[in-house]
Amino acid sequence: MDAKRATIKDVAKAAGVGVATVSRVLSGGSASPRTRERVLAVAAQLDYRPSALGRNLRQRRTGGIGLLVPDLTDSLFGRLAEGVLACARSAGEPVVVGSTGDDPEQEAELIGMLLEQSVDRLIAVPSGDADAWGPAVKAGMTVVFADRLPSEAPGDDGDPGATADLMLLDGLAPAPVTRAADVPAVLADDRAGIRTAVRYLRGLGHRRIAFLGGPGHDRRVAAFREAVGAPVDEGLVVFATGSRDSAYAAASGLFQSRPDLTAVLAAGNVLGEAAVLAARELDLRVPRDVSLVMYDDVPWAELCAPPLTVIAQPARDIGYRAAELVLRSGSRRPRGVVLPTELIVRGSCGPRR
Amino acid sequence: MDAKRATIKDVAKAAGVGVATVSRVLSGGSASPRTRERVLAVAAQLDYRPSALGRNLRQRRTGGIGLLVPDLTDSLFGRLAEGVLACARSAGEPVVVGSTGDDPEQEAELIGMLLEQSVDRLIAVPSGDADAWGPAVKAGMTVVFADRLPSEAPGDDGDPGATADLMLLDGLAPAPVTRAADVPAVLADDRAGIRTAVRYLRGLGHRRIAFLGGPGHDRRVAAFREAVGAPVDEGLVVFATGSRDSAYAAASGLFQSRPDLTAVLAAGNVLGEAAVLAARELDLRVPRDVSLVMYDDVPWAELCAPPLTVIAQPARDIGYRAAELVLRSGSRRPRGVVLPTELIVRGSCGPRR
DNA sequence: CACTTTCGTGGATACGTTTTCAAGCATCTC
DNA sequence: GAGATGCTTGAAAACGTATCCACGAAAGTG
Repeated sequence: MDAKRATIKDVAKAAGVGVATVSRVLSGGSASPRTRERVLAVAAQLDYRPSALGRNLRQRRTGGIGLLVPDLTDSLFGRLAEGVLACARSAGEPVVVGSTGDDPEQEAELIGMLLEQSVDRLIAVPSGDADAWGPAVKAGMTVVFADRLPSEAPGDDGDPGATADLMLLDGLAPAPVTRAADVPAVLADDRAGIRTAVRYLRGLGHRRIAFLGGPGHDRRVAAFREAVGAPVDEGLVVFATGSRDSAYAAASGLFQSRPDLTAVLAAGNVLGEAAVLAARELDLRVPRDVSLVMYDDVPWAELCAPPLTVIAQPARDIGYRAAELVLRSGSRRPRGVVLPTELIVRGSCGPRR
Repeated sequence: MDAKRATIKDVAKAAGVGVATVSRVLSGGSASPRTRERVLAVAAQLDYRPSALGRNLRQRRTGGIGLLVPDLTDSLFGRLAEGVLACARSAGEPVVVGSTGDDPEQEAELIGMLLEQSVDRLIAVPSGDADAWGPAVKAGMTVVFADRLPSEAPGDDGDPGATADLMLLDGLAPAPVTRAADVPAVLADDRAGIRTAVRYLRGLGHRRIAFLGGPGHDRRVAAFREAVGAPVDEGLVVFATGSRDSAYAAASGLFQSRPDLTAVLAAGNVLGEAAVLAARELDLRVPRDVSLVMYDDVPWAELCAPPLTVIAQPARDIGYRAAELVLRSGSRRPRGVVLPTELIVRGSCGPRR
């Protein structure tokens, strides 16, 4: 069998031209119509496909783009990844995907792997500190964060509010990106979403609203604190570590330690799922005993009993836009993009009992 | 800034040895303890990372593994992908992921892209014909199918029952894999799962059981036909095309055209979701008016009203095993692996009304 | 001590491509 | 018609690595 593929040399020889000419023809360079036609014909006949290996080595970079998400099992990241893949496919670029498990250590390991592969474009839902991304940006990678920003590095004491703030479009950044704080990001408008949800619950009469968060929900909890106002009841703010078990434990613990709460804002879909499960287990009725708003709309929210009131975020668009940003990074370098959220009222919220 | 990374030459020069020695030390070849130590020290100090580009070009293959799934938004494929990524990460291998959208054309395009990248190991949930995979196996790729087998090619008229049959472990295959029908696969035991579900519904008194399928559910519908016995009511077997809209339309159409059915077997989680939605829209009560079994267990099945009775399949394990197969493909070449399914009885099935 | 074997080592080559460079040739300008 | 200009073209270099091969030294054997 023809075990090995045809190389550019084979094409050149068969067409009676030099390899340079073949390369030019296939890369859209200039060539006389006559030779161009012949080269194209020979290439088609030999079923020649240029090897990405040779090309990448020559231009010292892998064309592809890297994608690091915490967990593909989470519908949010599945949709985000689908958006990235859609954009990358239309550009013909391969995507190398890694799943970090929300573990900074694994994240660092995967960054190293991508570096080794010379992947020079990276879309990441960060888990680790801001300085975990130092190696990546220092190596010249074009990095775009999606859905989250990395938490402030322990030692790094720059503008403390910078990463918590919403980022706004602005066309021109003066210096090349060298610090993690400078990398562009595509985010949902968490602050507006959370504020809307809190106001909605307030309007229903709720005063003791709990926040159920997970890893990477820093901006959301900050928005929550801002929305509820100055004296935040810290017992109503709990965090899980990312696994479904941990989410369930956190939700269950919250309901048991604070039977006085009347509403819960779950900061992600697995937390919302856990909250429903825990409430059911403790014989709390939704929405009679406790109201529930979930951040992130998922298909099953409508199937749930009762249907869940949610803050929808355009997860797929986030991925798509991030991919666009990372691909057309040559021209301008926008600081970031913020996509709108939407409160979808279903049946999981009621007036304070 | 140090824009470019250190190469093997830099290490060799700094350590006062030849590049061959550095390569050997880092690849685990033989070297004197003295030089080994020095090379290692210098490499660490220079933060040297061997470039996958150079290595891959030299040995004419990309280390990584390719993964082709229809849709990462579908929880099943998200879990499968997570399994693949887990196994690949432990082996230090990058994974290039593509989403085919269940479209043979896009699938072929993505196969071409992987070929161009010289990815020589591929895990695929196939959408297209068996002969769509000819180019891949002919190019020497190690291919493993997961969750499904490709449908029989129109022209290819080999043993017709071969792909529909369950595949059994067998240690040694005589010839190298050259035909798509010969590539190993990791599957759930669809036949047993479907049979169990049908028997369960039969035991509840149901006689008119409908099958709601989607793309790639050939083996499941075959198992369904086998389980219900000879005279299959074809009006009770409907197919959707993969999108959520199409699934909903199929489910709704089924309920409306055949009000006499008493039970539905949905062949995938998005079909199950659509069935619940359509039933609710038509004021059919589950399980009073219609019983429902869904193939594939998902976290929200428990949250649904009523909780869904499902056939669970180990999606994550399927991915993990497939990755194992594709990585340790050097030694034996098993024809395939079949993983068990489990009927989980919740609340969506009742006696025939 | 002469010989063979083993081991550690470094130079050179090849992998497939893109890109630079200079040369060849035809056309245009004065 | 001589020089300048433009276009097309192929040889060669480079990218970073793994591996073949030869060479020298050390160790083992008679």
